[in-house]
Amino acid sequence: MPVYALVDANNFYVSCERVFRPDLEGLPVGVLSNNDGCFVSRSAELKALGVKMGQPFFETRDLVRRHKVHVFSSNYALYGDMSSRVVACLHGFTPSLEVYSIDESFLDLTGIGGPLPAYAADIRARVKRWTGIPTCVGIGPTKTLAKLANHAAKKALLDPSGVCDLSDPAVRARVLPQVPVADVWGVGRRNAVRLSQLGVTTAADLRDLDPRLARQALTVIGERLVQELRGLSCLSLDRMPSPRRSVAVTRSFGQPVTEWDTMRQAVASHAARAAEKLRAEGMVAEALHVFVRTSRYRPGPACNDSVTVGLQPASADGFVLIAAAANAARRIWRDGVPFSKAGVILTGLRPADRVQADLLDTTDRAKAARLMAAVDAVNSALGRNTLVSAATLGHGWRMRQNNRSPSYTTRLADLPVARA
DNA sequence: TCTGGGGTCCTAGGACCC
DNA sequence: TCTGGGGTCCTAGGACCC
Repeated sequence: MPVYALVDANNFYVSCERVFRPDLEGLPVGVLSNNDGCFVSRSAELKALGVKMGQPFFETRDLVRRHKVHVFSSNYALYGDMSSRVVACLHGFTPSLEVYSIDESFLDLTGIGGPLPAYAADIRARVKRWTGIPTCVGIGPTKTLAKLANHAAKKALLDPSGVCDLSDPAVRARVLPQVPVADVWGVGRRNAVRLSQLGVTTAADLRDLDPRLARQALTVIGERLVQELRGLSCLSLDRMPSPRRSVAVTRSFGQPVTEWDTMRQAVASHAARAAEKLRAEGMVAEALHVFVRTSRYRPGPACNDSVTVGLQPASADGFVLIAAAANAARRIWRDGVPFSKAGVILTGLRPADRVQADLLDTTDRAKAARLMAAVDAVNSALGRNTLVSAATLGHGWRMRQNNRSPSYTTRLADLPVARA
């Protein structure tokens, strides 16, 4: 029987900020989404004050002032770098590891000698010592049970050790009835409502549900969930991430955009960034999707339009994608509408070295590729956006970021200074 | 005034082909 | 009068995840 462990950082973004601000330990701290819109990470102290995941920042201004909450804009360069440090540390514990998200990894611990909880405690201790990041560890014979064990460890359902081992069916029998079905990995809000109509409200109920009924209610995912909760492993460890299928760059605007020129700059900028990501992975895209939309919350007529254009030949050329995105956006642009968000999504991705040549294409593709490589080299050496297409210039749409922390680990100028 | 961003998977339905 | 069946591929939409 396999043994999986899920190592998950505790309120990861907040923990990253605290590594460089140890004075914030024990105080309420939150990290906001792009545009300083919503809370996406909360310290235990902030959760205790009643601030919810995804709650809009503006709703909490009073509370933030009253309780002196420390609020950060998100700093993805920092979180990404801290994440790779955690993963590097975890590699010391198993050769078989799946990086599931920026703050979670599944480890295959099958065949580890000795007691698993002690091993998990070692993992927690070393990650904390080497990176400063606190974690919890859940253990189980399936990924779904390891995930659930992690949930139990975080909520201290059995004990406050930060580790929960659900290998033993007797322990599972004590924990599963305590977990609401909506907290099971893969269930979600909508499915929880459907399941409640079948009388299923806890993880234990779902485990005991007839797999055929689970399939009816939740498709094959539901049937798989039941089996995984029973200890029958259906999901294997994914060590090699499959090649990605899409690249998206979407942003809400700092303020509503009503000028075409501003929208054009935003869409060009998103397209350029998407092309960069594509080139960094050695891929090209066959299709480009652009959308523009008004705010979901603002009263008045809503507008939510999109258009997809094919790219022939498939491309990751910044200038090609900027032109395609701007043309596409022009087709759905409407004068006088207060747009709040726009995005560029690239699909039909394939390796750049396997592009179908186009006999009718007279542009010098090799030359264009050399230009892009030069742009990437300059930006890599001197910082992102050192060299950009003029089409992306203009700041009318840029997002708010009023509380951003320094890039302690990825920018020389922001290196923390130690005084002794 | 102020409400995130980037992904994946599954299914249904239509187009198309033989 | 009476008009097949099976397969693949693609897309849009809906659900989920962090």
